Amino acid sequence: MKKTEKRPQPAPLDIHRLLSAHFGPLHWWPGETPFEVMVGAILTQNTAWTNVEKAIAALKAEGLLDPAALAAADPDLLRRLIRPSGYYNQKAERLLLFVRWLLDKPWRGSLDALRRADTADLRERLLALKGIGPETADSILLYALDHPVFVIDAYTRRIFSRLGLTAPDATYADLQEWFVSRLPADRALFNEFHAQIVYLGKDYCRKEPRCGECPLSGFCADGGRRN
DNA sequence: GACCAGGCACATC
DNA sequence: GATGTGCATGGT
Repeated sequence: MKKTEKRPQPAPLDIHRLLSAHFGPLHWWPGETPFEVMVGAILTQNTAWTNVEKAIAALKAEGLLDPAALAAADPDLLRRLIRPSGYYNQKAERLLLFVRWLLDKPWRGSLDALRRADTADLRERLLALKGIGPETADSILLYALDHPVFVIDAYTRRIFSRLGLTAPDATYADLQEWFVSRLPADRALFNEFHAQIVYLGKDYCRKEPRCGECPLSGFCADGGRRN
């Protein structure tokens, strides 16, 4: 398609509404407890969720989906249990560092304290942990602790870049600012919108996309060209 | 067998 | 600040 040709430029909120109509309520993230969500956020780094599920199930079977139990776990056992999620040496270390931080001052494992904490301050503290980058920190903040942050991931980058709305090489902070400045600061909206982006990414907008059935194909620079 | 998947840390320029 | 590389499994 030629660059001079005009295409509708939807606002993020329009896209969110369109995806709401397409997917209905999603009730994300897949995890039974906030702690399971946090563990999943670390294990899913650059890894297919199906592999993470195997690791989570193994941890659950050993009774390790609990902060104190995980902190006390034998690192070798931990590495074995999370092996299916890949990068298991790194991720075992990251989980242990994270859970020690969780149990240490000032939270002492209290989810209430973490929920009440100042969002920006808590985010900084998470980012200071080895193995917790911006996406993992924001996923924990939003999906485990109900803080109003907008999560950016590979799907977000790919989808909005293909739509022609953001630059393919935009930084995490650039993309987050792009969304936050165009949306009301609503925790439930951020939660649902990111969930929709992941569903859209999984169903239609992988590296080899299936644009034909994508609900956004009408807006997309790549729309209808691939199947 | 190659490519891909809901990152991150670290080295180097 | 940008760019390149290692980390590892399981599905397609």
